[in-house]
Amino acid sequence: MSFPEWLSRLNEAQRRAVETTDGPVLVLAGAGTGKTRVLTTRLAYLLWRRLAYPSQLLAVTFTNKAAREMKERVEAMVGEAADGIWLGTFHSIAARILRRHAEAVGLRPDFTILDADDQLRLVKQLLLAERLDEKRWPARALLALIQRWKDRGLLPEKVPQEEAREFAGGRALQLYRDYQARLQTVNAVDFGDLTLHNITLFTTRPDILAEWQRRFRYILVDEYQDTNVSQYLWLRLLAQAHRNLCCVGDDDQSVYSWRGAEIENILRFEKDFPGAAVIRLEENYRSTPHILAAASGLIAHNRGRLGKTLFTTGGEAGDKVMLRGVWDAEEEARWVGDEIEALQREGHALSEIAILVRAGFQTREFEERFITLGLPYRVVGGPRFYERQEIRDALAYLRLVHQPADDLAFERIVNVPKRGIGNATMQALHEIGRRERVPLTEAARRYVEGEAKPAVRKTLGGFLEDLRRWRAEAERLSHVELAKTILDESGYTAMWQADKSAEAPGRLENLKELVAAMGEFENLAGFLEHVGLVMDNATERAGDMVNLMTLHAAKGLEFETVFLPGWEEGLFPSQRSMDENGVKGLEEERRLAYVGLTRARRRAVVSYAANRRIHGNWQSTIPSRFIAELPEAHVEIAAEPGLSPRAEYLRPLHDWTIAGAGSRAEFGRVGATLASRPPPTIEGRGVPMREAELRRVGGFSPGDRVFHQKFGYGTVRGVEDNKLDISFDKAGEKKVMDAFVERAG
DNA sequence: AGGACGGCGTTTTTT
DNA sequence: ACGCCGTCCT
Repeated sequence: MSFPEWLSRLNEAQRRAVETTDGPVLVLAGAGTGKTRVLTTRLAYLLWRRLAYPSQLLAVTFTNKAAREMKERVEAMVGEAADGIWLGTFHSIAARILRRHAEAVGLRPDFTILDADDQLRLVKQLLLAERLDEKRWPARALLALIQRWKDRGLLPEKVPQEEAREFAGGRALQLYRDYQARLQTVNAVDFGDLTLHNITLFTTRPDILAEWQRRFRYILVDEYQDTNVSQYLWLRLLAQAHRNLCCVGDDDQSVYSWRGAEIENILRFEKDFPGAAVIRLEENYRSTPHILAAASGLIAHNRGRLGKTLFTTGGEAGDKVMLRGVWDAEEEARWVGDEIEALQREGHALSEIAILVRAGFQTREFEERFITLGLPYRVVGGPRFYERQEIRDALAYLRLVHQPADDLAFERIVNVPKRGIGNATMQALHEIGRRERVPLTEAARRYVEGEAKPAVRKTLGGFLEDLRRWRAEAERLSHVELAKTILDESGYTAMWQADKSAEAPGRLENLKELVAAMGEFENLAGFLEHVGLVMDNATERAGDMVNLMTLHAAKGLEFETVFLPGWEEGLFPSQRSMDENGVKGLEEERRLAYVGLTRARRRAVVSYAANRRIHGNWQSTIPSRFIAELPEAHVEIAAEPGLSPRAEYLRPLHDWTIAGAGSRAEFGRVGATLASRPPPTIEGRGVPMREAELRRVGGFSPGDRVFHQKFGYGTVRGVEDNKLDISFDKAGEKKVMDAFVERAG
């Protein structure tokens, strides 16, 4: 094959990252420097140079989305060869390996992968069995503890003494043991187990380890800064023999420590893998110089970085980072909404605009405002498909048919729809199950044939008979047909059909979608593996809409314009993060701010409110220290057209800029609690809906003269339901809800 | 088996 | 302030 054109598209550093094939390589890829291009080109290059067969390449990512994107891009370069590459998430690759050697760690190959919900229910059962007070010792806390141990690669026997005594008067470790034992009996693993069992497998069976080490000649890792200790150990085992490990990441974008990510992994890389080549990707292709400089200036306040100097050769400097102080969250949303409408009028696509918030609750204010304005928006990272009740129920049916020992699935649906199986019956089943060491399905069979009362005997017996029949039918029906049969014969579909609530039709739709999705898989086992690991937000609704999401959800994305609201001490940086993790917490918050700024291609707008309601109380707030840390030369304060600057908002910022320099290390709580009522309004605001509604007499029609508290007098141009197009005398064209205007004299 | 009431927590979230 | 979850009562 001749010299491929995809190689010539790389800059010098990228090319080194691709061509340094042998030995450990750390690619420090700053934001927007072409990280994915390097990863995918490197895979293509290894194949082109015939250094490995596709099946000898392992490429791991963190999310399914990243894996999918990488696959597509490699395919574009090398075609079908991409199919043979072991490319997937840590979890899916680990699951794939584990299924081949399940027996070696005491599992059967058809083990179930539990999701968060199942895990929690399992832990609750343990606590119940131990008669521990759920209030004092919340299941969530124990589960978090266990997960953190697993993140660190710690099996029960490796848990340090002092930590073993943490929970419920020193029973943490025993509960962890119980939890693992319980998983074993139901032939299930949780997400953490996937890597952990792999590690056990590799360390107890050198022959198996050697086999996999031989197979994977080259290993590539994406987002290395997000790996946990367990994943690090797993990689190290696999890479030990040939040491062809290439990790790509950015220590400045490590924002997941709270779920076990270990920034030390990337900081320590050169020590872990002596002789490693470290290649820095520093040319940024995304943002304008001002945005880049502002972000770089901010992140420079962090200690313990590997250090990169991002630069861009792009032409014009572009706009400075815009900074805006407002009175409260409502005004913030109103102002952002106006700015977006202005951009829209200039012809900018809404889908190129994002609002990135620190915490999910902050989206509410924006949503309300956008609804009022009739501005289309989407909230990215809402509830996921698989998390829906009806989907989880349907899956539980399928799981139980596939795997009779799946007690968690049994419990979930034995009484859905209602079969008169209450607490008493379940306790009896658990009792039998424990005593005779059999799964609940089998316990139920014995119960029905023994002591069960006639009513339960009938319904529970009927359910068992159904299960038996479905298992038999699984042999001859396709898995899609089987699913239809089960949903139908179990009465599950009928249950939702009979439900007259507003959500019921949507749930039935989702069930249909689930059955349709199954068609893309070869068999039931394949499908269940998919839902166990790849259950992501598949349906990203298309359309020109403003994007609303958390900073975490925005990692890896980019937009022309990015709004960053809520830059206030306590909210961002988050007080909790600082309280719990001190300087480390603050630095992670700062990285989050860095991630936020670097999402923007052309425009970044930071805003902060002088007052915010926190847990129901109004607090006066101080602008985020991150604002003071933005280099002045690259920031400009936004003025509101037609209104005088508001000194009262700017003063706190000014004070902070002066006073803040010397007091950065202070993490004290800020903001005095005011009386619990809204702060006084600075100017007219929308009349609360209920009042306005009371005063309303009939609808409006085009030509009507109206008055709006904020926009003043105007004329109705168009009417659409309760939304009015109004041409305001001073404020121009706006879409507003009729409840916010009144008839003018 | 379902509704009312009280108490607690309230950052980020993938697999 | 509010919502969710768990318990208790009917």
